[in-house]
Amino acid sequence: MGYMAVTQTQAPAGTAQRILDVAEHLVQSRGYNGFSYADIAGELGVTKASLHYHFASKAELGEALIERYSARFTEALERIDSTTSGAGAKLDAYAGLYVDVLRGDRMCLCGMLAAEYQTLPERMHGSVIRFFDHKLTWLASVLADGQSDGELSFDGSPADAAQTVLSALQGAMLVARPYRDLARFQAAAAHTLASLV
Amino acid sequence: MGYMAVTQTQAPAGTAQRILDVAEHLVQSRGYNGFSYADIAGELGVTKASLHYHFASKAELGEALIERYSARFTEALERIDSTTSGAGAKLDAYAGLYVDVLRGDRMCLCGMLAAEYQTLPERMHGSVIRFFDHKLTWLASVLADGQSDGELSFDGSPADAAQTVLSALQGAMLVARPYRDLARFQAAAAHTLASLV
DNA sequence: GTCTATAGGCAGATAGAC
DNA sequence: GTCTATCTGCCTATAGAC
Repeated sequence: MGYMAVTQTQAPAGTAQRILDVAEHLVQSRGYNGFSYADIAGELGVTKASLHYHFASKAELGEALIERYSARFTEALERIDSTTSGAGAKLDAYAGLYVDVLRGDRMCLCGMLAAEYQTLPERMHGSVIRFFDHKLTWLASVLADGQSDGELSFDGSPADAAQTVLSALQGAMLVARPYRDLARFQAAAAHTLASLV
Repeated sequence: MGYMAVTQTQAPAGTAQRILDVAEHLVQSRGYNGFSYADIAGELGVTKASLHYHFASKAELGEALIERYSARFTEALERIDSTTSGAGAKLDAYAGLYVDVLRGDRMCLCGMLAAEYQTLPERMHGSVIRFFDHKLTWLASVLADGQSDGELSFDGSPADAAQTVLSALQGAMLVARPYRDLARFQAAAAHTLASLV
């Protein structure tokens, strides 16, 4: 269950979408520097040249990847806002998004790209930053609401607390993955969120 | 200042050590899949063939890198144990280790390798896991001491809290680096450690 | 221990037929 | 849109002279 829209598409996708699907999975599991057009072509049963028709360069593909992922993530946050009430419940749902990601042996797309940041094509930099900015804005807003209505209590600004939550969840995914241990992620996530109550 | 032994060597190093120095910096900033023997050779003013004399394969170099980094990290933890008293102070000193790393625009070596884990040569896997295990053991011990003498107070086991701290710090480095913003790391680190008091 | 030279493979990318 | 064919460049790694 959960909020699968962050990890999957739903419709009978066109070629460009199927390329993005495979590439997204590859980046999340192997990193941007850890896959090639040949990997995608092999998986899809087409040639590398065909991929270049849809995405002229790997950098262009990388940008499209972040754009689509961010849009899907935005939808997931809107769904949380419209179906969940209470700051604690929203934060739990947010962490649940990453549980789904980790279950597929993946890292958050932008968490992975953050690790490789210094080697990424420059045109991808802004998109990665914007992804994090958006998540931080949403978290800070949830945290501020929770603080003002007394449900949450924490030191420092909501922005600082948002940075703490985002970091903790990204780090929990990073460390849990080599161990292939979802429980590690859940323990760290629960512990972090509990510290805000 | 801080505990520079985690980020630098001190002696007039031999060739193998100088190779490791350059390679370590490259992995921490660009990742294992983001550098080549040519990068090291260029930096050192030697040929790629010469590097293969010291480290026959890139996988062997990778293993040696983790081994040396782990040993240096172990020394840093022993120095903390012998010069610092109190769980809170030890945790602060531990976070300080990573401040030094981040200052050089680097990620923790094994944090970076954790991101790339699925693409690493298999012989490097065990070394990465052992690195994290060792850090988790040390943290759990510090946390247990702090809990039993009343300095710290947290829910769950010391092992779970250790997982939370390790994850939070690795994630804080991961996210702070694209922003090139040390303050982000420090805010998240301070917030996480404060939640244990 | 370091060099020159090179092997063999894979990367991202393009031209042009269909 | 997808193909075949190919280019250029970089990668890890090795052989063998010095």
